[in-house]
Amino acid sequence: MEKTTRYSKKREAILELLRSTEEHPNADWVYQTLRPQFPDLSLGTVYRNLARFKEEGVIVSVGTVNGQERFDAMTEPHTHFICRHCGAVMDLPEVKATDLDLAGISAKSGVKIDHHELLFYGTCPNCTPKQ
Amino acid sequence: MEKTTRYSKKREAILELLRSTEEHPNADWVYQTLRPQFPDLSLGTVYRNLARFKEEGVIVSVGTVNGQERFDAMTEPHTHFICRHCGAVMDLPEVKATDLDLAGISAKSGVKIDHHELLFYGTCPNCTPKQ
DNA sequence: TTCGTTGCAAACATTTTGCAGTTTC
DNA sequence: GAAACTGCAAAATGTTTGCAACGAA
Repeated sequence: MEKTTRYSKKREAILELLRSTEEHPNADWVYQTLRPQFPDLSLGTVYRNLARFKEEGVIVSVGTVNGQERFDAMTEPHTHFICRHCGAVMDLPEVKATDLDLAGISAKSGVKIDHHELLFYGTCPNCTPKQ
Repeated sequence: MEKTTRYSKKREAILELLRSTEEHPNADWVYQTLRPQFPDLSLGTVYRNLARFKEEGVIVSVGTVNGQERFDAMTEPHTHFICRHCGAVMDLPEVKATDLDLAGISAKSGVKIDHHELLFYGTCPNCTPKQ
C-alpha cells in the first residue's frame, strides 16, 4: 500500500526556507533558522524532511562540506563554488555545463544519468586577504 | 619548526594501493584491502595518511557517497560517475570539462579556483536490470 | 637518542531510528 | 479513529584524537 501524504506546517516551512535562501544550507542551519518561529522543532524532523524532499526530487544535495551535507532547492543542474576556508557554497552562474551531450555519454559508457554537479573549489572573495 | 617526514612502510602501501586501483576507495576499503598484508594496520593510520595525502595534494577527494568520503590518486580534474544504487564511482573519460575558462571565471566572480569536480549521478550498467 | 609514526580505544560529530504522543484527514 | 507526523533521546556511523609503544634516522 502506498503511503499517503499529510499536511505539516513544519515541513512546509522547511521547504519554504530552502527555496528562499541562497545559503545552500545544511540540516543544522535549517534547524537553527526555524527555531525562533518553531521553538519545538526538532533536528530529527529536519533530517526526516530533508531526506524526503531529496527522494521526491524537490531538493538536491550539492555535496558534503566539512562533514555536513548541503542542499539546494534549485534542482536544475547549475554550477557551484565551495570555499575551502569558510565552507560557503555559492552559485557560479558564469559557468554553464550545458553543452554536455548526455545522451551520447550514456550511449558510450552504458550508464544512465539523471543528474550532474559541477563543483569548483577554492577561496572565496571574503576569505581572500585584501592586501 | 617544520615537521620532517620519515619513511613508513604502511604509508607507502596506502599510497601505492590508491595509485593502483580504479575503485575510488573510501578509508575502510583501503583498510580491509591492506589487512592481509599488514595484520596490525589500524583504521586510524589509514585516516591519518589519507588526510595527509590530501593536504599534500597527492590525492583528491571525489566526494562523499553514502556518508563515506571517496578518494582518487588521479589528481588532475576529470569526470566521475556515481551510481546511486551500488555507490560505485568510476571515471567517465568520455566527458571532458576542459574547455572551461578558469581565469575568466575567477575574474568575473572574484573567487580563486584551485580544483574542480564534474560529477554525474545515475545508474551504472551493473545496476541496470537487463530485461 | 630523538621525534615522527602507529595501534588502540575513547571521544566526537553528524545522521538515523524507535517509540509514545500529537496532528491531519 | 486511523495513520502520518513529530519530539525526544538513544543508537548508529564515520572520523578524529590522546597517549604510550614502536621505528626510522
